[in-house]
Amino acid sequence: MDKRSPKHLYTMKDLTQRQKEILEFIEHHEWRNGFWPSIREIQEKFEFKSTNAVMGHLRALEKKDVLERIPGQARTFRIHRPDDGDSTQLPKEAHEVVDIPIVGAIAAGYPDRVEGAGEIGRLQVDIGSAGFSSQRRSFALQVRGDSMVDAEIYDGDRVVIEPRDAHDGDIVAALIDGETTLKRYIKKAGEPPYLKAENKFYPELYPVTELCVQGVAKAVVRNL
Amino acid sequence: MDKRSPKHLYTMKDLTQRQKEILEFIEHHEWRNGFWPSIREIQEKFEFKSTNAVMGHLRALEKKDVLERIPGQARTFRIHRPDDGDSTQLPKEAHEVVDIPIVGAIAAGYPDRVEGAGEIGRLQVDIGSAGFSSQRRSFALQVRGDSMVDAEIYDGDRVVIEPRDAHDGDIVAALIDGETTLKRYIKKAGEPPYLKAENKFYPELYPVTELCVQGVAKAVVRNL
DNA sequence: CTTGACAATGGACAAGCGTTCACCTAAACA
DNA sequence: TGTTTAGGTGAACGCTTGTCCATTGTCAAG
Repeated sequence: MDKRSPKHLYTMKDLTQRQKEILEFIEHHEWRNGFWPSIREIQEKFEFKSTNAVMGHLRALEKKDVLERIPGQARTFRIHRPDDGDSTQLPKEAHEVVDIPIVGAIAAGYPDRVEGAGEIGRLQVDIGSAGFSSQRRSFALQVRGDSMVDAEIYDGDRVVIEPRDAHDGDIVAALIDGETTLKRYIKKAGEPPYLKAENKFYPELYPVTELCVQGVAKAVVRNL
Repeated sequence: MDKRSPKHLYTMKDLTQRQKEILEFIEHHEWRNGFWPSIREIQEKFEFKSTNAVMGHLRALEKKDVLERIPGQARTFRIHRPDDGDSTQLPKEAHEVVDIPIVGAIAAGYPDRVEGAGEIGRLQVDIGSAGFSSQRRSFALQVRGDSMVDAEIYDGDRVVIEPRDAHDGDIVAALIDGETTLKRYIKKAGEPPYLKAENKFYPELYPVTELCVQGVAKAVVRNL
């Protein structure tokens, strides 16, 4: 039986440990890849030997109203988040950038992206009507060290990272020795990519194979 | 559906009209529903009578490097948005990020946020890192000139301004000669305050009396 | 002891969905 | 004149994927 207390609008903390893990993986997968996982991908991640194990959890999550799916259709998740802010397995030291409503007076009027395409200042997201946030991708990263001073990025700055594939010349957040640092991503045609520090006193080049590039830096933010 | 806007936000360099429509539908679908469309859903929307019509366009879009997909897998799109390198233009997704108007110059008083008049763009920052206390009234100012290079603020950067009274040592946005510029605010006890440029080649000091201080700079944002 | 949640196995089916082949039209080259 | 590029039809083929069946086991509550 469901023992949700009736005063709770959103109860999502009565999730099982396993269910939380499933939910987090689904969210994380979307966050990283931009699309939702398939049931068999979830199965693989948790090393289930049957897809039905996943199905059970999905059914439970749907019954507990934290998930929604389109029956019969592939990779069509929808997550209802009252936002718990619990432990997400983001990269360490990363402030998650999430669930911040749009400020300003432009909240009204739902922009149809197709039509308003050229008009800047009208393209606003209406989280209210969507009811969920489809992409929580970007996050901010605190810069440590001075390996990027030649790119005018200093110790203590914050960099907005967007997880995606890096191109040549991008500044990327990479995981080196358990710590995320910024480097410039160099990829010449026909050559293996490598990472380079933007500091003349740091001539090191880091081979990319053993690294985990977590995303591309989009902007620097420094408090004054 | 008309297209009065001269330039799209995409790099629709050589995209066909039809290809633009397809791309926009895909983006729009993701934006509305939270997941990507299937090929047959695209087909339906455009009333194609063969899925192969969609396939052709997808192949074209992939070849033109605005799209990416995982072969054989359902609803696994990835859109390469050209918001990498430059731009005062912003990505169309404003998900989960604070949205602050960018103003080039402020004639007098504070920028009129309501209508977006005078806006030359919008800035998206993660709120956690910037710590804007009263984001509702904050605005971003495009930096012109190099009068603040010694404070690591460069031409083209954006500065988030919070309207409030300045204290000694604050960097402020001040109205000089009809244009808003950044200066450091100096106020010693018993002396009248004045403004100072952070550039050793700009030794000027501006008396504060005839100026209008519009707010205090709280953060610098520079796109990479 | 029974009941019911929770968790998982194993196998199988059918619909969803991406992909391909053959073939067609029209415009733009050259 | 042929060739290329963009756009489209029609019909399959087969992998992907969601779904359902029966079955096993644990654990806490009634």
